[in-house]
Amino acid sequence: MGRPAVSISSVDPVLVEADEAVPDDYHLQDQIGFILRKANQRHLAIFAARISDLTPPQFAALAKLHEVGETSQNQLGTLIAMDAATVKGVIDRLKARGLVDYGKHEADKRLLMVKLTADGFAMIERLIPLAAQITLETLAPLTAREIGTLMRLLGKIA
Amino acid sequence: MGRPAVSISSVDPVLVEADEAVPDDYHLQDQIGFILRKANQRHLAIFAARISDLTPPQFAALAKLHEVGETSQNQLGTLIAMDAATVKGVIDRLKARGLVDYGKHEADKRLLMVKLTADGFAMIERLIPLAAQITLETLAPLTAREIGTLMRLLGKIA
DNA sequence: TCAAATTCATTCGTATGCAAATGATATCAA
DNA sequence: TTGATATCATTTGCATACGAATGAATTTGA
Repeated sequence: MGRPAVSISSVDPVLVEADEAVPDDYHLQDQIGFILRKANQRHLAIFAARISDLTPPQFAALAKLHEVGETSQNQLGTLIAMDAATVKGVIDRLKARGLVDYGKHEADKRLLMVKLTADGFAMIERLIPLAAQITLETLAPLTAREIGTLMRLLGKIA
Repeated sequence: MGRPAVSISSVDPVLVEADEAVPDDYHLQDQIGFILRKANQRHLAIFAARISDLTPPQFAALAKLHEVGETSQNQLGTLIAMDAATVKGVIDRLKARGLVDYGKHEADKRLLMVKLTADGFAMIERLIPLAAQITLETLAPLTAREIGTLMRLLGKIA
């Protein structure tokens, strides 16, 4: 809609100049934000197909607790890039399912210390191999060399 | 937690072997899903800093309507990679703000045809240059060559 | 032609995701 | 020591996201 589909060469250069505020070359499909969102969507679909037990954020929380042991809810949020309000919801749902447990820190009563339960530990140990497969499947369209490149470049803008 | 932080060389090889179900080398930070999520987070933060008027999904809807003109709500969802339930919410909020308008298709009464209002048209024409800047800022850590590579590889897994 | 299958939109329920405000606790600094 | 500042967790409000179920309208195929 924005404008008729004409080639630059067929248009008066002065008019092209005057219209530059809305470039012809802005297409949603070519924007990094849109492509990131689509790549993420595909990854989430692969995740859901292989792990129906947990959502990706829930998996991330359990995996990180498995990695670092008991931590404060806030610190956990920092480690998995989740803000305080979001991590609270995730942890509460995991607690409701008996996968994590938490309690106040004795010395610093501001801290809510979170840890895996035995069930949570068993669950994450079972799921980590599946998660590794999810990573592989997500990257399956790429060669080993391309995977390295993509991870390196994505890391730069993350 | 999962296991003590010891170097492989200090561990009985047989024990290492027996423990392979939960590889030492699974780290959330290195998974494509986690990196994609973080890259997306950074992009969204840049977007919010430059465009406070609209959310990214709202912008996407207006930008696509600007590109293709009047379309059905469902078709719009396909074009911007949004499912029917989600796009409905986005369009309803845009309609409430007078940026889009919609009505039943005369021939095919299943279709809800959506289009920009004059206000919506003016708004998106004003914002598209800002969106182009957002794209640039998101990609600022990369060279021109790296940008091309990243877009190509991301496109493969999107 | 007409019953079955499809398509489109809507609604419901659940789960992020984040800004902003609030209260409790801890730390810092004069 | 104590008032200002900072940190942590919680709550609220709004906006995606998406699976699943539902109803209306259209298309298809025997």
